[in-house]
Amino acid sequence: MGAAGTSSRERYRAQVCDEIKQHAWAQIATAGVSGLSLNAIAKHVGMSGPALYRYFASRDELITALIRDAYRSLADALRATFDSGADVAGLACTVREWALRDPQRYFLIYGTPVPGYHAPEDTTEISSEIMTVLIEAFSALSPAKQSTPFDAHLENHRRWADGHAVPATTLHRAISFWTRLHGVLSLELAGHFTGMEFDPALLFADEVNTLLTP
Amino acid sequence: MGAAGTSSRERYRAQVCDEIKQHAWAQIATAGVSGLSLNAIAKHVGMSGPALYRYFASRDELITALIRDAYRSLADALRATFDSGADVAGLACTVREWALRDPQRYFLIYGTPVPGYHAPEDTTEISSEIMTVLIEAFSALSPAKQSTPFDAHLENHRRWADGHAVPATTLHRAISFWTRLHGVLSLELAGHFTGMEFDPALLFADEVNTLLTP
DNA sequence: TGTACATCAGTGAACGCGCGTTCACTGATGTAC
DNA sequence: TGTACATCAGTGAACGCGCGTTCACTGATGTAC
Repeated sequence: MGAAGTSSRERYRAQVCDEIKQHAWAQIATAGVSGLSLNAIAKHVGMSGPALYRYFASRDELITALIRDAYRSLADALRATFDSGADVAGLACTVREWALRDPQRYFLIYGTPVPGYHAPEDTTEISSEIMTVLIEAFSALSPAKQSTPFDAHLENHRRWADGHAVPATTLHRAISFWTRLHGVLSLELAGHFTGMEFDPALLFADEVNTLLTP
Repeated sequence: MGAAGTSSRERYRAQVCDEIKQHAWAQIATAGVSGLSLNAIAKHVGMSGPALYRYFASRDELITALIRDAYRSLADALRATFDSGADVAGLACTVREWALRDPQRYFLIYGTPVPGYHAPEDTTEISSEIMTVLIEAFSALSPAKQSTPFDAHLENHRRWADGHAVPATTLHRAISFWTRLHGVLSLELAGHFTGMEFDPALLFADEVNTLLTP
């Protein structure tokens, strides 16, 4: 069989791998990360528990793969939205839709950190990909009128954004974009607005607007 | 012994109860909620596993008590700060210090929700106590200059704030105060700013400032 | 003050459970000549 | 095309573990007369 390219064994392997992940997500959506059980997944996939070890060396490695996939998914969604000509508001919309589609996936990345667990390096790389899209989107806007103390501070601590030839105020807006959207989304998804009968989507939209015209 | 007032048995009971909770918090700080084990706590407290059932009917009831205590602690801290004459910025400072003192306690309340678990009613009451302090603090400020679409929407959906004779813009600011602080704090505590070398405290302060002079 | 009784904190053994993971093994699929 | 061998997916039994929770019981503490 063809030495170069994907052999049928490789294709099969990738397919089963995906199937495992898919059921893992379903389980996370039902019971959270702590309720994720390899044996239970195996049963749903239709094979015995130990068989999973052909695909993931351990439970932790499965979770790591899920985290990586989640980051990848969000980064790709944002990049695609931006490349199709959307502005900052469009990106915000994408983030919101992505989060609402699968809240537990959102929380797996941005929710409570598991003490002791450290994400692998490549996830921080994907994370900075996300930041890059935001910075590019904000650099298309007219620059902020006035500077804040944090802008001044950021001017001296922007090595992490060396690749971006933008003013500190732009970095600031990208960061605030991120923290504010996260603030509304995570409280909404966690149900902290229940009892207040306003529409979280409108609050979200309003937060985005304040970032567009500061 | 004195029929009215706390008997020595009651005092002892309350003391052991506190000791259990204290070790529970230590365990949560180390391994998160999912790592909380009744047997392990019992061992640390110095008694056998089943003895805990004299104090908490189940693991879930222990966690519920911890959640309630956490809410209570934050609400009391905010109330005390406000009553001692502090303004909105002072309240923000209190929130930040409270969160940094024990990140896992913060996340127990505002972090990833456990699917299926529903907090008891009294925690939502305490939650609205917190909201009340924020609304009172913002009502002391000069009213916002311009109104947003969300303000208009809030005007028609403010039954939850019926007890407060304040304009919708004030409610809006209290809500935004909450979501923005949470956005910065939770991302900071979860370590999502590692790699960017800026000081999260300054970003936090800046977010607070934008709320004071909109 | 002393005795009889009720209350209740804590123990130790035991329950069933599901977990992650290992191991030796079977059987099918692909590879090399 | 056919045969011999290597690769690898998946099985079933077994491991030790710690979990939450129950139960019958002991012994100390408080209460009532």
